[in-house]
Amino acid sequence: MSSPATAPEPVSAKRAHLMATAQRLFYRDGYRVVGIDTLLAEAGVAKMTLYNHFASKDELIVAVIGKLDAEVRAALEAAVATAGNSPTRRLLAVFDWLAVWFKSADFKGCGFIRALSEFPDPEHPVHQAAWRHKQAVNAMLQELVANAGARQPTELANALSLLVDGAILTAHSTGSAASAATAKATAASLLKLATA
Amino acid sequence: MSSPATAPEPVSAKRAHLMATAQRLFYRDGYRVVGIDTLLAEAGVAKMTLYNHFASKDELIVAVIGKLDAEVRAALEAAVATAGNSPTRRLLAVFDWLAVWFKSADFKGCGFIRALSEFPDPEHPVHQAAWRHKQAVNAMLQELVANAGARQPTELANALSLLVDGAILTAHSTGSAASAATAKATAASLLKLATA
DNA sequence: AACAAAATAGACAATCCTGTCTATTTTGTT
DNA sequence: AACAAAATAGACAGGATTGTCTATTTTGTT
Repeated sequence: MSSPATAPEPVSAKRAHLMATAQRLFYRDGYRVVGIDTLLAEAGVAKMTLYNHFASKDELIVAVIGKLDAEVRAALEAAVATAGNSPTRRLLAVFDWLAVWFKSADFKGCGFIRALSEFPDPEHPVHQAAWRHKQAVNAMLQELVANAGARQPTELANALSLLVDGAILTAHSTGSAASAATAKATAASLLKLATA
Repeated sequence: MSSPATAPEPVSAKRAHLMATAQRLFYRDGYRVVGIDTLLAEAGVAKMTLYNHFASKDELIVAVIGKLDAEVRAALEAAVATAGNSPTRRLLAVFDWLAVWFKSADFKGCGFIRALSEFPDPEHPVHQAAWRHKQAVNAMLQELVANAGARQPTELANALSLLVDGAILTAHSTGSAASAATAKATAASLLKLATA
């Protein structure tokens, strides 16, 4: 096997650096408010380099969201993995991970939620890319819930997804990490209820 | 008593029409993406009329969010009022109201969540105005929860707030009203747990 | 060392943005 | 009918926006 079916991607160093800078600025200030000139100046990259790698700013945003998606999922899986073998503890590790994230110095809300808000049109590629991430996280929750032996794993995972999104939103608007604890305690109650 | 301490507000018809149009366009397309020229053309109002009533676009946005806040709270209170006298039913009426909202043709997510996302800086007046609404809704939930005799009303209200925000977010990104039912069922379980 | 690919600077177009200003017309009230 | 307040059209300034183009330089590979 020489190359995978998707994205051979020569992995240009410039392209990677550009995406990393874009990710940082978009997350800090917003996708729409950060112009490409600002972005290019910060990255120290020429404009044509951007447009040789991406057809448009929107395409860059979609790529950045894909990268963020991979990173967030990897971080989540790592957090779950270090939680040991107890299915309950593995599930609740998700909420501990949230708490750590909320307390980080550069926490500025959720890049996917921001994308959904800034591109409210469900047909927009950026909106859809952000939505795919939400679906992936929901699938992870469903697996964790099923492993914990909950009766209606899909329903419970959906409920937990609401708690996760609500907690992120609240942490951002209040500047406090307390919502992680609220969500964790609620999740524990719901899991107990679904396994009792 | 001649006039209240805040906002005598001659209630100019032009001002009201401008705000109503702004509310509609901002909700549909976003606060930043809708320019004042677009807005003025849609409202059929001259630019100087806007700047005679508002110092800046940001101030207009804050005013629109204040109006939306009043409307949403009134709608919520009406929904609760029509639910009768059972404290449980009154609380769960909030989630029924969500379901109706999600199913409405022009549902495009939450204007307050969108404001928090588009103005991520917590010091920004728009961010703060949206946050005040979230606090007000949380206070309403806390009162409903307390009336239902829940043991830790503040904690439960916080958990319900997470469910509400999560449900709105999910309804927007999935285009489905199912999250209202999920949130309602979860809320019912939590309430039962807190009163048993 | 030679050659091709990638990246560069920088100008440029065309458009959109918020906000200001002026001179005129409409509106509402007495 | 008269007069003051409100609203109007429209030009304008000063920037910022995305995206294109060209001519040159750097880079990486054989």
